[in-house]
Amino acid sequence: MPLSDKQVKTMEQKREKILQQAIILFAQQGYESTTIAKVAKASGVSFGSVFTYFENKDQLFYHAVTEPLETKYRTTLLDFDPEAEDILAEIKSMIDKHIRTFIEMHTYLQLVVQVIGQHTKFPEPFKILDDFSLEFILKLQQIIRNGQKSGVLEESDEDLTATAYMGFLLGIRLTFTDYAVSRIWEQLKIPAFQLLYPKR
Amino acid sequence: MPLSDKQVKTMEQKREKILQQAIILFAQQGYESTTIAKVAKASGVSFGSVFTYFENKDQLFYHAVTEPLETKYRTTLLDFDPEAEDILAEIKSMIDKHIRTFIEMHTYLQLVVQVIGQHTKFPEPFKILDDFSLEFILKLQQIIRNGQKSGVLEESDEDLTATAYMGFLLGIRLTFTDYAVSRIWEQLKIPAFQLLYPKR
Amino acid sequence: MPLSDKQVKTMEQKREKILQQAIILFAQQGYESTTIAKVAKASGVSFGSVFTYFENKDQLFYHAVTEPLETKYRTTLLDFDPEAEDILAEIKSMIDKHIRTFIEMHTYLQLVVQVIGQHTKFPEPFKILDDFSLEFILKLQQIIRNGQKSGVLEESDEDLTATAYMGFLLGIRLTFTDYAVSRIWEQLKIPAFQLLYPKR
Amino acid sequence: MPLSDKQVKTMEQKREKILQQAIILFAQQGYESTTIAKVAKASGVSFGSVFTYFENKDQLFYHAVTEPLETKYRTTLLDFDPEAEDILAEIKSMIDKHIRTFIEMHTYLQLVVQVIGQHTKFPEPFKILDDFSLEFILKLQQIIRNGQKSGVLEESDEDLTATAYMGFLLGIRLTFTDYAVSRIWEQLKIPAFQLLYPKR
DNA sequence: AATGAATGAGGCTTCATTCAT
DNA sequence: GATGAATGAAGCCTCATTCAT
Repeated sequence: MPLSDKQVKTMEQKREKILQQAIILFAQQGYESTTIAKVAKASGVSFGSVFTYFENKDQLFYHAVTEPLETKYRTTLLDFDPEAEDILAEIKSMIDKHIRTFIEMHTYLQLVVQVIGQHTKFPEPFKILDDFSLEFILKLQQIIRNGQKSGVLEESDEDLTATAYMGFLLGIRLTFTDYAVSRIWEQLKIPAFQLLYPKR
Repeated sequence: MPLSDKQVKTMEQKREKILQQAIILFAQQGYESTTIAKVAKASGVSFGSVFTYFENKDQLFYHAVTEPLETKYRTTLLDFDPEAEDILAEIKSMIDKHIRTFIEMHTYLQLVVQVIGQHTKFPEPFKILDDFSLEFILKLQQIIRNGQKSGVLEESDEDLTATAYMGFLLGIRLTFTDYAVSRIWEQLKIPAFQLLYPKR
Repeated sequence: MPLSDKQVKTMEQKREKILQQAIILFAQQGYESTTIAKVAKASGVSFGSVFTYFENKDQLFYHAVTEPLETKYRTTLLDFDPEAEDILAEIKSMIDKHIRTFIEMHTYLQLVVQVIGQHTKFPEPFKILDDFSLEFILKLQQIIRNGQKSGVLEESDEDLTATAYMGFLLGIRLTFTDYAVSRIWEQLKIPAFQLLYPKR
Repeated sequence: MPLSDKQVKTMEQKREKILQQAIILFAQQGYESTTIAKVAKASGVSFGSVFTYFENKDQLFYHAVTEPLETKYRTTLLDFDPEAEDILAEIKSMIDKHIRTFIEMHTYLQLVVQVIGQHTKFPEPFKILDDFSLEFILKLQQIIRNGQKSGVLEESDEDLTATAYMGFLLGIRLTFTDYAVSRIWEQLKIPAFQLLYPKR
């Protein structure tokens, strides 16, 4: 007797709730300090139920790191067209989206930074992040190259520039507090654009 | 019976060795995964000796975070003169020093990022870092302002620019691998300079 | 609504399947290492179904230990006639049957040995086994006594001899591997017979 | 500063105490039902101390199975000389020793039987036992062969006879209770001897 | 000061049992 | 009757800290 649709839905919601709380806790308290008991309490499920949805703590962490990227951020961050007609408008729209997204990603980025910083401890999730960053940089290089070709951007080493741009996004989000960033996020577009060497 | 000079020196070296290894381990494996036993083994001292030199694990972490800043990085990072005669040369020299230092700080920065990301878990060391970053930014703002006054830099919000510059330094070091960075660090001066809006 | 014959039969088969797999798992992995989930999987029934047929794990174990004895081995092992006319032929036939049965009982005997060895942990199944062994020994004593009376066996303490014989059957099955035993089981009749002090 | 002799001695005694209690508990309650907490309590040490002396539960079990064999039983059980002058006396003395030892081994044998019965669960300790049993049987074969040569024993397949003899020792100890065995152990020499086909 | 054994609290994980569907 | 999600008790193990030597 298979589970009813209603049951399946409830379970999906439960899994989602657990994952959301796990992301927050892992981000704020780190891998070890986040106990399964805390996750269970925060999600309003019993201790044992966490293991119904995730094989073990390692897997929970893995999904906490990879699922937001796959289901949300990957699409948004790669949502720009290096071949756009109006390349300047595309670049500005891209920057706007990137800044906005990185600001929204705050909690998630703390997770990302842990994985990157201690990548020997977290090889599997690190691989996912590393692969994505490569993909991201490659697409950035394309739009930069096209910006240069069409005379919108000055000449520069596109690899260096793309990496600098990505580093800036990451660094800025780690430097600013939530409060500070909310006041000035609109302005952050300016140095981000500047990093791409806009023609004047 | 007072300790002889030789004894004092040996003890100081022992303490230093423990601290060095603790920094590496805390940076690479995180606070919880770094056990006292691991630190002792890596430093070549006995388990109990760690407690002779550091009250407890918390204190060891605190010193691992604060001492390198106080004894090494603070001086180097603040070693520029906003009132220099040749302000352009001073800025370029500053950037050179900053890039070089941030690259060397790799391991230490992983520690810093942990503290910042999980600052509720580490309030005391966080305060030290936070205070320094404020001081750093304020001094950056001064040199930027003077650069603008003397016509070397274009006009920009100096608070925003200083923070962007610092975020860039941090982000770049988290983005690049050791290998990648060693090949191109010279070039990183270019986008760093660009972030300050140099006049052309 | 009473169950149809077909339904009853299906259920009986299901119960039997569960019990068979439980016997194997309990025998090979022990009581604690045998989980209900493993039994369910091995029997091809759902997890919950195990509890439909057996009240709890304890009961499942109890039935795994007692049912094979009651339904199979008791009859076979006691199937000899101390009052037989040709007592020598009866003894030889008995030994043949015993050896053959003990060899076939391999898996089940591992269960038996667990219960005997840890009888404080398993008092109820132990009682069943203990009662049977008493009954077995008593009947062995009878045939031994009659063998002695009719001059087929030499004089010996029949209690001691019966117990030695039973111990031999058990010990031999624990000592030999399946492979070894299959090659030589025919020969095992010789020392078994010897233990009864045959007249030459 | 190394540990003093006194400390070392205390530690050795502690280890021994833990091992003794572990043997008893493993034998009577089985591997899984024997918890580290029970062992600690029975040995009068703290929970954590068990791990000071044994890496983990598996290792504790391994040593519980192998050490008594190596330090006590191996020597005693192999202490007979197949080349003895008076081979009959040697055989009788051997049987006496074996019966006596197997009776004393009661608790330990329950451990042995667990390992043999569930050898897939305990491959390492099983190997040790298996190797010993091979060695034991080989030496038994020698003395049997010499007994036959010198006309003390009737002809028989020495491999079969040796194995039957060993199986008997094991089985008898599993069949009899402590009480029963204490009353009759002297008599058990008789069927054991009989198993070797003594000449009359 | 140096050493490392002793302690037990706390975390992950397993699993029998319950129960809603 | 059949199914499998939910629950939490219990076990193994780690590790910071203490303390005797």
